[in-house]
Amino acid sequence: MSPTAARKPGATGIRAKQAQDTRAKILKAAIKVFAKQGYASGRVESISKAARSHDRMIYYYFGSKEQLFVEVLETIYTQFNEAESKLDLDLDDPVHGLEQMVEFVWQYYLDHPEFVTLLSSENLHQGKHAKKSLKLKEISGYAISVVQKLLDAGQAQQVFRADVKARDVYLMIASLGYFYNANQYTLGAFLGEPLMDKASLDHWREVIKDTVLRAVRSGLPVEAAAGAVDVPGQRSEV
Amino acid sequence: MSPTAARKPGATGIRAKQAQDTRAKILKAAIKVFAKQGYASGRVESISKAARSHDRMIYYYFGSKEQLFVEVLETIYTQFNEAESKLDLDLDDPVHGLEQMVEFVWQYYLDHPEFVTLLSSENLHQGKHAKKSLKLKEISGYAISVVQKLLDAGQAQQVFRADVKARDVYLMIASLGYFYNANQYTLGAFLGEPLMDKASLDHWREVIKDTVLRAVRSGLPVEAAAGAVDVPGQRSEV
Amino acid sequence: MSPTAARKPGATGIRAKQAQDTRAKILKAAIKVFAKQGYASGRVESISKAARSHDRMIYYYFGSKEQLFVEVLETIYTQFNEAESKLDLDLDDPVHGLEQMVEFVWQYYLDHPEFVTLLSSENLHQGKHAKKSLKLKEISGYAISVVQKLLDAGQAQQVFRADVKARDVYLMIASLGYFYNANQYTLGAFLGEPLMDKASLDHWREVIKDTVLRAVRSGLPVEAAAGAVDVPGQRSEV
Amino acid sequence: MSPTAARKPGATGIRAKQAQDTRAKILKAAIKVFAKQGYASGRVESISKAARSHDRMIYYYFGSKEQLFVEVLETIYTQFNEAESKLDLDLDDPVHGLEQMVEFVWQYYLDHPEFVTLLSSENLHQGKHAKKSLKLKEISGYAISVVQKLLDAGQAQQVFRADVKARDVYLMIASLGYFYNANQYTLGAFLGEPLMDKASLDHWREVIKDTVLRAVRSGLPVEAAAGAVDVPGQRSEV
DNA sequence: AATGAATGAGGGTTCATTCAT
DNA sequence: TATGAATGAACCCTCATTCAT
Repeated sequence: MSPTAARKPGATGIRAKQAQDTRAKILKAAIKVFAKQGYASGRVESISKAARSHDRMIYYYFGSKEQLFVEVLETIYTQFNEAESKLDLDLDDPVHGLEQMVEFVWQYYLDHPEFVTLLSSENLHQGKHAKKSLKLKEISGYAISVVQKLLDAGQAQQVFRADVKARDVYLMIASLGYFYNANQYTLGAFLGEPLMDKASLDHWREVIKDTVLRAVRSGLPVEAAAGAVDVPGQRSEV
Repeated sequence: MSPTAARKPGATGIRAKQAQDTRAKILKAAIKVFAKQGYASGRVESISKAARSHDRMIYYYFGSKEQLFVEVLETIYTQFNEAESKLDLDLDDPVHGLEQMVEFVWQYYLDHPEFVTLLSSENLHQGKHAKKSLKLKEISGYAISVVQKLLDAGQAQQVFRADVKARDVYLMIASLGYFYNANQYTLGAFLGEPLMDKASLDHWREVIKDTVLRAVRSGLPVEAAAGAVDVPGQRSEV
Repeated sequence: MSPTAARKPGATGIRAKQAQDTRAKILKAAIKVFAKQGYASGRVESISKAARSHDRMIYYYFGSKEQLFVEVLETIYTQFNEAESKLDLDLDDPVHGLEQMVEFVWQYYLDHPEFVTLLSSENLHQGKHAKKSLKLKEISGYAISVVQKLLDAGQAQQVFRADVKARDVYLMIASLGYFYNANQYTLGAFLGEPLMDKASLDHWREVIKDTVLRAVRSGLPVEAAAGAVDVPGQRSEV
Repeated sequence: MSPTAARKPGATGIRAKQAQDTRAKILKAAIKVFAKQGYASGRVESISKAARSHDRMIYYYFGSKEQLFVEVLETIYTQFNEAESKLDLDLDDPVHGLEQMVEFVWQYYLDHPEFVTLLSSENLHQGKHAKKSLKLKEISGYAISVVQKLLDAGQAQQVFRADVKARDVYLMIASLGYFYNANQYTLGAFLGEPLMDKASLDHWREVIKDTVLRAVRSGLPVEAAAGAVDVPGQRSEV
């Protein structure tokens, strides 16, 4: 049969196995190429070569460059979600749990730069591919519900504020981590300092943790700043 | 001058005036087109048409699509810097001043979506164009020095922590604002809610302000976090 | 048998029956697709899909797209010949018989637009496929012999001219009917009027009948048909 | 400027002259290639090579293969119309005039086989390109009005029937001539005789003339036409 | 008998860019 | 200063066809 529509190989026989491989290899290569070049500059030929296959097979299995990119997005999102779902956060110690959450997201961005780049590319194109994916719509934000649990636990223990939304906390975590990675090139030039060496990365991770926790913690910071009691002896720094 | 080198028109006569116009029109159109399509997908023809000029003129004035993009980056950065330099922050009331700063950055992103998109595009290409620009390297971060002043003032008044770096505060502000705008498409799909209506925007602006201030303010929350904030090679206090 | 040579299934067993079906379904689908798109634009995939089979089967049974088209031509020609051979023309009344002949051909074109299109397509390719068919060469023009019989009968009755060739009469009938159908699209645009509604079709059928009969009839019938007194001296020509 | 839309070169300077040439050369080559291969099988590369130009220039001047084909159709139709408009028919002798008309059309088909083939190709594609041409819609059938004049003159002289429509007469002439040329390949195989040698062509031209005149003549066409029907190598009787 | 997987040779088209006034 | 014409390298994609069960 000739190829026009995307194809998902059946599940029997040796050939089927090979087909699975080919398809998977192409998808993997596509993630790599699109991550490095973006969608527009990512060449079909680069992908097929990286997959040690042929241009033709991309159309055989995915139908078009666009559809391939859609599947790429679905894949990285699914992988991110799966990684999140495996998180085993410390709900007994919500502060610690939230720190874990921050560290997870931050580390995920570091370990999966393609996740960052692909999302940037997709947003550059106004999300036109994401819109075409039904699967993507189904992938609900598991992460937010996790954050919600942490907040609930923390509020129960009176260590967290009652007036913070899980969505906002999650966005904070994502923003602070994403921006640093996604914009490292212009940022590096702008700041005139390296961003991706270990020390810098560690530092920024701590800043995120600190920032998020301060945003979430209950306590009297605002009042204090507003002219309330500020007992020097109690503070560790200064 | 060789026919491939970029040309900057002289400053005398009517024709020179026309030339200025043409050049400026092309640059303006390029900002628009590159902002919408990204560098790779931004067509030379789209730009020349939007500028009501001809492809040829782009090469006449800018030498190449890449050089044109470099000038685009220089332009938007310069404009941002100029806008920043006009900031008149309330140094007497550092809290208020910092809020002003947050609002300025946030509003700038909103008013200049091309700034956001162009930076994303440039980062997608690993900052290859920015690297070619001497001018861009000269544009030092004025913003950071402004933040530094605010921090100094706040610390003098004991309303701000002593252990925060201006650079970090600036990055926070940028991260929290940039991410929301740059990734609005995938974010909207992921969260399943509108992001760009007035209420949502206002809300997020307040979250940023709150988050930044909590991160900077002196007061109680730090105690709790005391053990946590252990940024390598940075802290000396305690 | 080599895997590239066309296969004609044997005649025993259930599988043979299935094979027959598949082969026939493909052939039928091919007629449809080639008729609509022409040979060049007719896609192998379109055919296999229309036949609810697979590309591969086309090669299994027919060897190549070209061979399939050859069989298509053979089929439609055979069908046309068979239809002709079933004609039971009124030899006692040659005028009526000829009218029947015209009506048959005209109606055949109308009922079998694929016959018209496929011949056009084949001629567009300079008859290259027809040349490859032995069968096609065997299919002699049955039609012409029928026309010959009619002419003989008519000449015996002195209603038909003696100096007309059956071949020419047949070509007339075919020309007048074929052109109208085959070129309906450009003709419709050129004439600026509909061609394929019932009234137009009926009209043209009558024109063909009239034209053919006038071309064939001997002297008197025309006057007779006109019902007028024909006084030689009154006529302007001669 | 980059090419997306079709371009018609300006009219000044030497380059403009060359451009005219290039465009014209491409158009001419396209007529040739499409005539021989049909639209679908006509390769863009074949055309550009035949024109001693480059693929690219086809898109520069015509925008697409389809648009090029549209212009091809417009061109051959316009040329046909111009040729018709130069006809100087003998209105004083309508019989002779009609013979001239027949001969003109017949000869035109013979001299311009591309006219025949291109129309066949276009009809094979259901006139989809013709529909896109505004120009084609304007090209009214000049021919029919000429036939009308002949009929009027003939009717005034009482040599032509009063009940024939110019449109029908024109269609007759076209049908009888077109079919013979357009379907020569399958026809040749079917009839088993050569069609395109001089004798055969002359014969068929006379058949057309005879047929058309008999269809149009009033009164005793057969007797009257007796002298006219002089089909070479065929008649001996009467 | 039937089928999923693989293939390679183009096919039309687009793009940034240079030539020649 | 400005512009129409020309260019060639790719780019995405399609097609008929063969391979290997």
